[in-house]
Amino acid sequence: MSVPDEEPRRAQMLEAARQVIAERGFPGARITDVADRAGVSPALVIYYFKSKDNLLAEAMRQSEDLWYAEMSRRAAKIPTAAGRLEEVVAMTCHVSSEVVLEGSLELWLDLWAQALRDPEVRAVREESDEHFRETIRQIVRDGVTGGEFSGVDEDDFAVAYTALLDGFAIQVALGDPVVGPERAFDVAMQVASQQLGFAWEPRRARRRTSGKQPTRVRG
Amino acid sequence: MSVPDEEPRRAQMLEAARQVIAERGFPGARITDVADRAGVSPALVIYYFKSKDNLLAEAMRQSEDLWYAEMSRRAAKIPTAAGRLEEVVAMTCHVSSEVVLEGSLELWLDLWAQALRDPEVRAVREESDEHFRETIRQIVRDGVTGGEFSGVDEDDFAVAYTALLDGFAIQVALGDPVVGPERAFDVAMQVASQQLGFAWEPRRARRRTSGKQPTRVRG
DNA sequence: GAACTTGGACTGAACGATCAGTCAACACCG
DNA sequence: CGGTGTTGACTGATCGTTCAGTCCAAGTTC
Repeated sequence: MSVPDEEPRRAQMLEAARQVIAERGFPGARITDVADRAGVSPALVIYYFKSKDNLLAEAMRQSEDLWYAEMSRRAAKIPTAAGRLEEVVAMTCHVSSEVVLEGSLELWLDLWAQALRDPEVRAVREESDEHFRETIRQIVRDGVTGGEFSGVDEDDFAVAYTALLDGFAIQVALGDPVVGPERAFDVAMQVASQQLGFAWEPRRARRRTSGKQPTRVRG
Repeated sequence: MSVPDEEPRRAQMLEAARQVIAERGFPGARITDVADRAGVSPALVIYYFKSKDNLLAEAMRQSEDLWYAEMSRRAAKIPTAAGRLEEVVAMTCHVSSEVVLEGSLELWLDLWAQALRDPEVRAVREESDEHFRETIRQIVRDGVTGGEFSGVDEDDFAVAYTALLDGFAIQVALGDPVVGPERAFDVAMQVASQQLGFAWEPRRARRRTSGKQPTRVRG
């Protein structure tokens, strides 16, 4: 799993690779770029990872792991299930940003496209998506148990809601002029509150970056 | 727009390019592949389209146009708004397949990933997505006017529902072991019927290709 | 209507750039 | 000294693009 302290070189290169992929895309990432960013020679990169494909696949895996670790870390701090769900949505819609997550959404687009042909990447994607679904599922279970949520099949909800968030992630990552981060966040939370039966009001404290004003929450 | 009858060579090459992209992915598509498939020399491909990037971008545009043309064609045959919506969902979840649509979902993944860096592709994607949203919006408007649907903001619904369908398209395109075409279709229709307030029952006539049994999972 | 010209469609071969991966050598360290 | 880490220089393959030139159908001229 490449613990930074035990394998500093590997970790350093994986992080470099993550950044390069986010910038130039999976197919556009060159070992030279990774080497430059890590401050080493291209040959050393091959020395540690046998091939470019291997390096990139591992970088993808690590990036996903990082993302979910950050998600867990944040969720653990929040007492209510609704709050945890909101945090997940915020992360996915890039409303709250953090350096660790830089380029995560963009990486997803490459992850999906690459998963179509590369079996190793495909495995990472499947695992990652199931992880995401399970996270949602658990939050819903907790919410139902604690009396916050009601009237929903947790499994169907998890499937539908991850799809919804993936869809919003696309829009946000691509900087869609109609569906910006704020709009995506609001609509996603609106759907969740309605489906799960909890109260939620958009807080206008957040500054919007793009997207239309959400017109009147439905009656 | 490259009408087949007026510009047979261009159209032939664009179709070849579409197939090659679907097979090898956008970055993996080589002009040699396109030339071979079209039965011409690589040089001729460059002769018609100035560059590879240009060819591929136009192929993407044409593919999207084809998809929406097919969608309109089908929708026009269906009298009820609920039926039209169901048809759109069926197309997106690949429940009903047609030769014309072969590889469309896979192409979307490449479209999104490529849109991150290529401005021309980005424009295609934005236009295409707005087109999709407008289609949904119009169906909802019709449904509300005709008394089929009620209690929904058409704009918010369109934004959310296209995101949902995009998300399902990913799962289906990647052959997710948990979320297959049938499951995606059922859940998507369930969400729609609930949000729009119309009756819908899963018909078990459709044959499933993958994915778990949709009703009653995990006891 | 024969001879000649024009221009578009088309090709094979070659060029040149780009990269992933190799290798022999070297430095450092226990 | 031997092994681990590191490098610069090189190689081999891939591919987009260019180019010189062929082919042929449709004018044009006398």
